[in-house]
Amino acid sequence: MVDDRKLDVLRAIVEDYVATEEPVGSKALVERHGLGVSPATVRNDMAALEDEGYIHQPHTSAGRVPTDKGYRLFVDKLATLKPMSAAERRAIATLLDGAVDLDDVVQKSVRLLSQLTRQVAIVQYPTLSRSTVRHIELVSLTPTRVMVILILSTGRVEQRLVELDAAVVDTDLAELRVAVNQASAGVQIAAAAAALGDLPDAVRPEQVDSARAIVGVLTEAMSDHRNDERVAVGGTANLARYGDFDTAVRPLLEALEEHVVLLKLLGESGTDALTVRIGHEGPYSELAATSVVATGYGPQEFHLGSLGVVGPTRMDYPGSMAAVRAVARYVSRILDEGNQ
Amino acid sequence: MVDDRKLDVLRAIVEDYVATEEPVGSKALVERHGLGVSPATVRNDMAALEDEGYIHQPHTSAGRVPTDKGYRLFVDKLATLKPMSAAERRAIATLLDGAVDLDDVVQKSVRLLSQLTRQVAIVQYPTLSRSTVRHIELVSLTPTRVMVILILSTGRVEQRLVELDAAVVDTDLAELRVAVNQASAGVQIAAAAAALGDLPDAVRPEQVDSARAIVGVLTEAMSDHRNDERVAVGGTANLARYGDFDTAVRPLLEALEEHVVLLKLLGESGTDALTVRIGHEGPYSELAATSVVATGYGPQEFHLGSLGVVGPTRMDYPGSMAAVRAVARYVSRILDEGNQ
DNA sequence: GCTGGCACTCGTTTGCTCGGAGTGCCAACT
DNA sequence: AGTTGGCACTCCGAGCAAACGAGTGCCAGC
Repeated sequence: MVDDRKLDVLRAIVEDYVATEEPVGSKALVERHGLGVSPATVRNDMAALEDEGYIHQPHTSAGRVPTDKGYRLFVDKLATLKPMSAAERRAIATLLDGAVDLDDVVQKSVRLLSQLTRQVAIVQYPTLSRSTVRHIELVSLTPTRVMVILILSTGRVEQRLVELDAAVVDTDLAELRVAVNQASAGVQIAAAAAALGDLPDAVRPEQVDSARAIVGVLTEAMSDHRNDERVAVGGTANLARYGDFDTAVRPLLEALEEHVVLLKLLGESGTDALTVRIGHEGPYSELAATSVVATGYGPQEFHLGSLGVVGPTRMDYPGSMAAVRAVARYVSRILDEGNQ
Repeated sequence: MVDDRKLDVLRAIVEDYVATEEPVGSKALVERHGLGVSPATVRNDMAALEDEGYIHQPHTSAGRVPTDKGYRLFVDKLATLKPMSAAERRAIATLLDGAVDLDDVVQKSVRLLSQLTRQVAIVQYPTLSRSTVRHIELVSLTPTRVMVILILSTGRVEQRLVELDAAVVDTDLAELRVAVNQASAGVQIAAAAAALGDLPDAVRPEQVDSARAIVGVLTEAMSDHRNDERVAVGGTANLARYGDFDTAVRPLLEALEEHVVLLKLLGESGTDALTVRIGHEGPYSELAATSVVATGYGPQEFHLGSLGVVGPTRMDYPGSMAAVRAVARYVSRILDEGNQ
């Protein structure tokens, strides 16, 4: 039985608790929000809410605190995304429009997100695996040394140095350049790696060795998932505002060091929807006191990576959700533009 | 008047305090270190050390704690660098030898340094300004779109996209490629930027416009000191072991967000010497409770950047100094190798 | 079904005592 | 002159009890 007023009470409890960080009692609730009923009535509702597991009493004579289940209901049913102010929108737009390359976009997004939400922000670098090859460049540094440069559609550039057993002349290198580009330009990276694998069989005999070496590092670079695991973190200083150090801050600090953990937190689910994971719902029991608000980004439903914020379960969900969504949209747009 | 035994006492106080985090009294001192004198004698020495400002008493009936001045004396006169264990040396060597590119070297160094010292580690990316141009590549993506790739001696790769007003044919682009490389390959970046500036005057008239555009982004990329300000930070979780949150952890967390501050902490002095900055000696009064152990790195006295660790003034100086120096040496070696 | 009243609970704050670690000083010893 | 044992003194912090008060649950009345 969850009638409207009880939902109002729950919303009020969440909002007050988020604001004050202290268990909220019936009297304060009625005063701060114009509930139009007496404290006693609210107390009855609170007792019911507690029975149903939405709120919890730290000890007998204390106010109530939302449970994870309570936050969940709040997020699902009660929260309306706080619209970004015009100033905030402008800040996002001007900052991100000024980014010069991929690294810059990621760095600026992290900074932005942490400042908007006053929380720890996490931005995953666009995954290699979903992007396409834009261009491959072969640069001969010395006769036996070739620098291989792989330019991807997301703007990511990978370079590798290859030592060849025999010298290769520039015209041969030019031929190879054309060949590798024909095989892979515009193709998704996994397919490109496969196509390149067959390439050494198709070139002139005297080029086979160098082709093999070059294709080797290329496919290696393409299947190198190191970048899939790269994330940028920012706003750690916001942890300082957390109340409880040992249960909240320390485990989170440790998690932030482990990028694999962070990726799991962001949820590589591949979906672009805005997701909220509250406390124990997450995969790590040490992080039972923290929530994650995350979403995927990428042009038009094309998932390139995820970004989000991590904070205490007691956090401003509407604000965080709005900020995460807004930043994700801008990042998607920017990446799309650079890609035309 | 600083005789030998008083120095011994100071050393013992520093070592004990670093180990226990608690003010150390005369009795415990005599017991733990074989000083060969009675507590009363030590007390006299301690009184003298306190008069001279090397140690300090939190309150009348407490033990002594080293002052910044005391740590300074300890570092200058009393500390001998803890030699790295064979296992540690091996760990450094194998980890860094496995690095595939510049980013990787920096990331791994940070991780290494923070693990070795159990402290917050900071590694500055090699500055652009001191490096030389290894190669410039021009890739035509569409007839009016050229990707400019700048490869530096440190392994750093910068890319920029240029929109041209008029289409440029591949042969012209090849000519330009040769021209820009002739002007700048092997040249220090500042000089290269200057040399490139004169280039548009020297090309064929129909190329002037595209040359100007390309040279424009190149010089911009070369004089872009954004990378001079890039630093990697790791081991933040080690902050969790700090005692006092508000005076020690919070300001440091805030400082870690501000890369400019970090660079100042590392000290861009340009010297490659191992420097230790203790508490108030640093430029920020908020960081009076933290010390910095840093050094420059780069092949043979050629300063490319700095790296170091930040921790509480009460830290293991000998260990940190040894680790910082060892990592700096390895990083220098790696960068030198990649440069041949 | 809402409300005011009331007894009750229990964590927090405050004030207090008391033990002990550590000191400074002094007189005696080497 | 430097070192030592002895001793009175200081003061922090642990431990405990009492007072406080915010908040509750329940009940009778509207």
